[in-house]
Amino acid sequence: MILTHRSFPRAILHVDGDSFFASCEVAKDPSLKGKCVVTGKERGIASSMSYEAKARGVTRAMRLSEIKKLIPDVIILPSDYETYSLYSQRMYEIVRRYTDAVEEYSIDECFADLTGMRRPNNMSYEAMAEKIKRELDGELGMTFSVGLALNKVTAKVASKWRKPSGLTIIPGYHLHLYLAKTPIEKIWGIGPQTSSYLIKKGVKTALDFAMKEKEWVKALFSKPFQEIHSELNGDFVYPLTVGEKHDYASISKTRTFTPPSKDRGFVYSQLSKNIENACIKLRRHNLFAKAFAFYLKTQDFRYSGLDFKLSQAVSVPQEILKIVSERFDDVYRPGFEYRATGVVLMELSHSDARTLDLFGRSGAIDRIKRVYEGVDAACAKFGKHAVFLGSSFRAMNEPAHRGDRADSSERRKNLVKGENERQRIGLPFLGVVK
DNA sequence: TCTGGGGTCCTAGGACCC
DNA sequence: TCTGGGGTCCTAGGACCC
Repeated sequence: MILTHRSFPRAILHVDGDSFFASCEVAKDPSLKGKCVVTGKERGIASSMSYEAKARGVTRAMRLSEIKKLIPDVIILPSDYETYSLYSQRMYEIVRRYTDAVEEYSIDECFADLTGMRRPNNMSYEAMAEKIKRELDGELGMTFSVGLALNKVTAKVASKWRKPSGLTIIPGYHLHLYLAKTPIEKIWGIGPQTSSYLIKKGVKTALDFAMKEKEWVKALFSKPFQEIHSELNGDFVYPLTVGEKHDYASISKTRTFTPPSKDRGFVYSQLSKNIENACIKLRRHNLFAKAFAFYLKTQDFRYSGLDFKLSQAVSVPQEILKIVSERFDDVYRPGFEYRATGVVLMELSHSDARTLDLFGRSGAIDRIKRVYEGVDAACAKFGKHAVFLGSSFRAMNEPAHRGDRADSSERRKNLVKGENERQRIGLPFLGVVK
């Protein structure tokens, strides 16, 4: 049943940057305005594209080689997360002028709870939404799509309603009109599995779903879908996660290599590199992992892997690599073609607290930790991965995965610099390539 | 959807305990 | 050794998101 009472018992705003990465590139370099801009050069596939590029048929994850055929004068840029993240911060700040209750949902999206802010801001919810959009567009030099509705799920419906640069306000008494025109698979949280099941049950639009009785939903679906059902009926179910970006529950690194490989040594070094990279990220966030999993992905997209608990929380790869080296062959099958490896670090904590054991191992761990402070400093200076483990050598030296020549030669230069730095800080066990 | 990378949350079912 | 009932914790895997 659709509620049709007061228009905004709760006023939830959703802000979505249009083609965010590509738009940041254009904002950074206005000469790109009006051109076909695509980001994702380092991955070989499109991660974001300007509306001009979209109009000419570029879609997400499309191969760059294909895009070049389609649009010879396309501008392809590597992702620059530092810049995107600065724009992202500015987006949050602008929204925060109107309320402290801002959820930094992702790099290009946020939610804000405007409820109760009409008096302090001396304007209606509609006026706030308009003003926020105007300030975002004007101050950041790109467009945003903004939605205002009763809760997160319907605010998402609103911001998606018109893109790019839309501003859509859905008061409670009009909600059913919007839901009637929204296919069920477009609803946030309803993925391909659930939507095809729903369609089989005769539920084609968001309104069809909203109109179903609670009991019907409860009998057929798990909690998340019952919650979506409530939100589509106008209830406020999903609270905003306000403030500090939540800590990670896990950190993972995976890399696909083309062509796939049967070479044990190569596959192992790919995994080693992923483990190193995951640990770099771990340290960047001052985190420690107490468990991890590693896996290999075969050419036919099957996964096999193992997971482990560590006796101590770690932030450096040694302990993990020791276990992986001992157990790698329990997973690796000779003759199989592998296309990717991956690692997931779990049970993360900030606590550096470690129990000193009786065998003085903590001393060794502290030494490794100090060495890595030097490694991280060197990498900050000379570029990511300037210094890396010997076991990752082949992954660094045989970049079988996509990546153009310029990147590799740049990396080589860094390696030489890294070598000098290594000698200066005296790293005992790291393999560094010249 | 001919498949890149990084995340989160939920559930069912087994293990184990009283 | 069997039966019954109930609770908790953990894990694997599914589904979804950007």
